[in-house]
Amino acid sequence: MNRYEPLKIEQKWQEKWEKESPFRALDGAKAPKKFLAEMFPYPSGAGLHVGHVRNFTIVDILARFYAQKGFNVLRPFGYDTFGLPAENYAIKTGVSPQSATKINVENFRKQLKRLGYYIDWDREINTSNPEYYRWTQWCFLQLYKKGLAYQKESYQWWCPVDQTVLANEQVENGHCWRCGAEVEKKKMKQWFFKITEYADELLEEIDSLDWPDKIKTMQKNWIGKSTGAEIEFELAPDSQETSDSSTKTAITVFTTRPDTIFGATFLVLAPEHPLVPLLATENTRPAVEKYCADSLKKSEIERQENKEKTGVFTGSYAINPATGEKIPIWVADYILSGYGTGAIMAVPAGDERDREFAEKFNLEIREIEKTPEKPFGKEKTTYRMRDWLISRQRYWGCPIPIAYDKSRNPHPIPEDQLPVLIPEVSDYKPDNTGRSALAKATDWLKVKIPVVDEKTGETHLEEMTRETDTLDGYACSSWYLWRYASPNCSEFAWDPEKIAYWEPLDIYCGADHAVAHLLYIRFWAKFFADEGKLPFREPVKTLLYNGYINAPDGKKMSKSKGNVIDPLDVINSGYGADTLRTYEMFIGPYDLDAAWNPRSVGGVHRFLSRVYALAFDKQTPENALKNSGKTDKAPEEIPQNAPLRAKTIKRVTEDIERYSFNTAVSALMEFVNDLYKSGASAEDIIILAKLLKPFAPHLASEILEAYHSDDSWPVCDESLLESDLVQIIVQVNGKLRGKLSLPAEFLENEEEVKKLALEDKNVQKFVKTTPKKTIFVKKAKLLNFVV
RNA sequence: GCCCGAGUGGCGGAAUUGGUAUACGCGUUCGACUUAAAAUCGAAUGAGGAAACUCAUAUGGGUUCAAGUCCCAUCUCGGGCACCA
Repeated sequence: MNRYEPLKIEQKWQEKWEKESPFRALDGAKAPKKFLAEMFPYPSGAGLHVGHVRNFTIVDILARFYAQKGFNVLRPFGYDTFGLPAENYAIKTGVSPQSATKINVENFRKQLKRLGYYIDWDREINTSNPEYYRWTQWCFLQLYKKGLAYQKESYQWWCPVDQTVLANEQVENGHCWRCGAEVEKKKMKQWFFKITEYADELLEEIDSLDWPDKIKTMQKNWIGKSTGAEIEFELAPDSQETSDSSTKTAITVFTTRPDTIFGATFLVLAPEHPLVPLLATENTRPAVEKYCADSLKKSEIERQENKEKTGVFTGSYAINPATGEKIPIWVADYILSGYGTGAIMAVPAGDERDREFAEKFNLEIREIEKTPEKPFGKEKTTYRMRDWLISRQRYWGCPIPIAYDKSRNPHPIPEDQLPVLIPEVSDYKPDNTGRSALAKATDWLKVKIPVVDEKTGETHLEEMTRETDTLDGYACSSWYLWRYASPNCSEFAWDPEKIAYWEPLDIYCGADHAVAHLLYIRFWAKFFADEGKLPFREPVKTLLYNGYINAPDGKKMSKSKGNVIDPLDVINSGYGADTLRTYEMFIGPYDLDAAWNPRSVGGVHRFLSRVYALAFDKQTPENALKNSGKTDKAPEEIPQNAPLRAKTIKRVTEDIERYSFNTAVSALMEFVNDLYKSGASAEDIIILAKLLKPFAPHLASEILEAYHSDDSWPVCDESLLESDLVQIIVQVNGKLRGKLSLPAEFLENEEEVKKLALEDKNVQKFVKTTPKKTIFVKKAKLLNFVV
């Protein structure tokens, strides 16, 4: 008895692939190219999880499929290594992020190899490698040169105890998630990328993308374009008790319905609006100031959770330009400072929120009786999308290549001084001024930057202080797909010739980052296309967004619940990588979430064991080859299998092409079941192994080697699909009443089929009189009598 | 609240263009092999019915010779957005 021993087979092939590197992509080869990638992972200390395996296996199947079809395939791999977990680990243990990352990457690589992935290991990318982040810094400088990287004061969450900035999600009920201290909002100068510059193009090109509708809709909502008008409301002359002539005398509001202006009975400003302090009068000032201070303290989440309207009257009035009437100006936190102008004209008769506010505070609600013939104000388009805040007060990130002179003016680090290396420190905690641990590297902070003297035109070196913020990790991942084309290029971020050959990416697969990452790479592609550095404006042709794998009970897997399934455990338990890969494809449609089912894993393993038995146990490869005429001229002994093979080739090929991996596996299972009944020739086994190879590459390689076959993707002989006999379905009133097995030429002869159908005894039971109507569908091989 | 997506056996799911509903797998049952068990192999498996047949794709209508598929309404679940003026 010759049993399937996956671990043995897999070790053999993995060693061979390690030695021979057969998955290298050939730059500029003549064969048509396919460039495929998954969203590169953050290599956590926990190693691969089954969700990674699903994602990577989808890409692997496509890579192998296209390689077997003769394409020049590029399937690289990379690691998104900057990030908080490594930094927090360093703060806790003192182990540097550099060395923790190195260990984690090595572990990931080892695990990936245990899965037998088709990866061009010469193109491995690591974002925390200075040779990589050098070019991330270069990208920043290109954006900076064009004014698309800029500094702006903005409010940030600040924990006074931990002395650090917090993200919105790290603030719980107004308290720091770590120490519980009440957080403050602190105005800080931060770096931004001006993604809003491309808002229109990012929106318009969404429709042309071969991406899931879900993602396209999310991006559209995120960009949130709306068109309307900005209208100026003059302040009523006597409205300000603090009469200051230099004060601005108009408030600009944004509205999508300028036609409703006759119903505007008051104005509302966001608490952060700069005019609020000026509008407050002697009497109202204490209340206004308290309201604004309270609002600032509330988190965005709290402000949105509490839908009960709150607000306060400023004491000032404005003039409605349509009616000439004096209307009161209020402050309320249901107006968002970051959207539009941070001020609205309230039309309680037309807007639900304004009505609610007016009812609560007893303000006038006036029906919109007429609409102005000429629209007020000037046309204006606004977006929900804000500029991308990229400053992070973190150690473990790509340093922003900027230095400040004595007056705190920013200067770019000259490109020939890149990379700005991350300095080594011994303590990774942020310092007490809200700066990252980079600030502790006192020697590193000082840098001499060439400055051109405006008067003399001469260049001199000026001592400056480096920026201590690092870049958002999303910046590092915004261009890595282009680095894959020339991962070791030392002259450019990417080699233009190689970019022209490989890019854009044909298929990108992932399960996350619907708006952030997938919007940022589009933004950078457009920017660098404008710079003449990329020959395309959309970086990803087809996007596959795969579902999650949940625990057997349907809940999310998590360490704390203790329900995590470790893919290496599945492999090592004896199932092997081929079973794991094939199971995760068989689990269901790739784009839906699925629950892990241990019994089903066993079912897939049984299937692969049957494949193995077919090739090695029921007969030896030598005998099979002899019998099917591979080694002598004897005719193939199982003629009915030729159409079966053709059918299977067609199904598996088409299923992979439409990403229906679960049904492709089903088709292979059916083929194997049929071969168990009919017996299998060498030809049958070779075709089976070729079709199986993308899913179970080790086992398939083992079979193909023993059967002296290459792995070229088989072509379906369509003529074999047309059998001599066809089955014709006979319905009466749409219900199945009989089946006729007839020579194929009968499909051309409707009358004859009708005659034969009416001779069927069962059909006769339901057709007592002459049918009113007869419908014959040749394509469906179906006859329907209407009685 | 708004916008998407989905609802098919005991379970995961299939049905690609309106044309044989329930492929494939799991589970269950029976049989073979075995002293026995496991493994393996074979058979059965939507419900009702002895059968003929009838009824079944969330619910109720509709269009059609024919509907899981198209249309209308309702319910349930999942996802996204959520005071965006």
